[in-house]
Amino acid sequence: MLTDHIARLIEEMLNEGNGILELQRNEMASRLGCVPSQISYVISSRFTPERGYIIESRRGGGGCIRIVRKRIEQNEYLMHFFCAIGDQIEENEALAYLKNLLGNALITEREFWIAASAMSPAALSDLPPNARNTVRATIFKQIILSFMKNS
Amino acid sequence: MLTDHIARLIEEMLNEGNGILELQRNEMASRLGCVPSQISYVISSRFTPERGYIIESRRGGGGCIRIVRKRIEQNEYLMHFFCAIGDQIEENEALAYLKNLLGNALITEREFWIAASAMSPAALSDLPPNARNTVRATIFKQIILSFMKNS
DNA sequence: TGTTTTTTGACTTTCTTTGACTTTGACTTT
DNA sequence: AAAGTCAAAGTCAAAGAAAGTCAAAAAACA
Repeated sequence: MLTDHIARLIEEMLNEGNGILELQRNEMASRLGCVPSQISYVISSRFTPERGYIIESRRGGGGCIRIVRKRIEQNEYLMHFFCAIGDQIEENEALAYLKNLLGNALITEREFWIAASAMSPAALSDLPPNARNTVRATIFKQIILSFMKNS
Repeated sequence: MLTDHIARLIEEMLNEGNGILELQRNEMASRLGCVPSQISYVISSRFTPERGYIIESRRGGGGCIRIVRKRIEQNEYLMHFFCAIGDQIEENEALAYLKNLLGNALITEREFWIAASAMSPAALSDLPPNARNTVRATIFKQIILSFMKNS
């Protein structure tokens, strides 16, 4: 059945995108050789909020449909980061991680800056330089945990 | 999409100019290879008063469009908090401040938790107890600054 | 067979792009 | 000063590009 095929495809794409996916309805429909409203049907029948998906969309030129799979998948991704942080972390590395999260839409720009400022040299200036990377790592882990709890 | 690109560009220019920007519509349009009214469209659809922008313009020779991002009120409020934080702060007090900001819708719930986690005992556990309140105060001030910059 | 799910397509709504035309202001000329 | 010129920005409507809706027909299922 077409519906199942499309649903599977979307699932795969979600996997590749760490639980986040933006697609163009018309483009996808013509790629699969079906009518655009079929895509709408699949999304509205399978990717519902009750099943843990969030749907957003924009009409008009350049419009698209955005599907976000909540919780499990996202937290796995965050856990990956959590584990990647050792006992210490440099500011640059922390920023790179945050940018990754921002790029994957797991955090907002404001959240990015809040986290970045909490780990900035200015925020840790009271500490002796050799302690900063350690404290930064601890703070970062806590922040990531808060992302997970509130995802 | 052109619209988004232009909007992003304007945002950046606003950031560089501390929330104030003067641009020339025709000049910008020809630089981006679009019709001038596209610029008007972006401004009227994205940089509205509801979203906190003030638009002024002047026609005729040497005319221009002036965009001001107003964050004055909120920033004054935040500045009040900033000044209220001394050299040290207890976790409870910090949480109370944050709850106030949350209650006044200056921050989201997620943002509340991010900030709270960055200043939590767990985040500062590497530090000797007598240093925690000092570092917490410094971190908090940086976080409040980030609220101001991104309000 | 009756009910639920899928498939399709016509029509609607929203957002973007473009261009023709209007208004305004500064500067120049009479 | 008054009138004219030109260089901006403003306005508006048409065309285009998506996604949304809904109901009828078809298929699958129980």
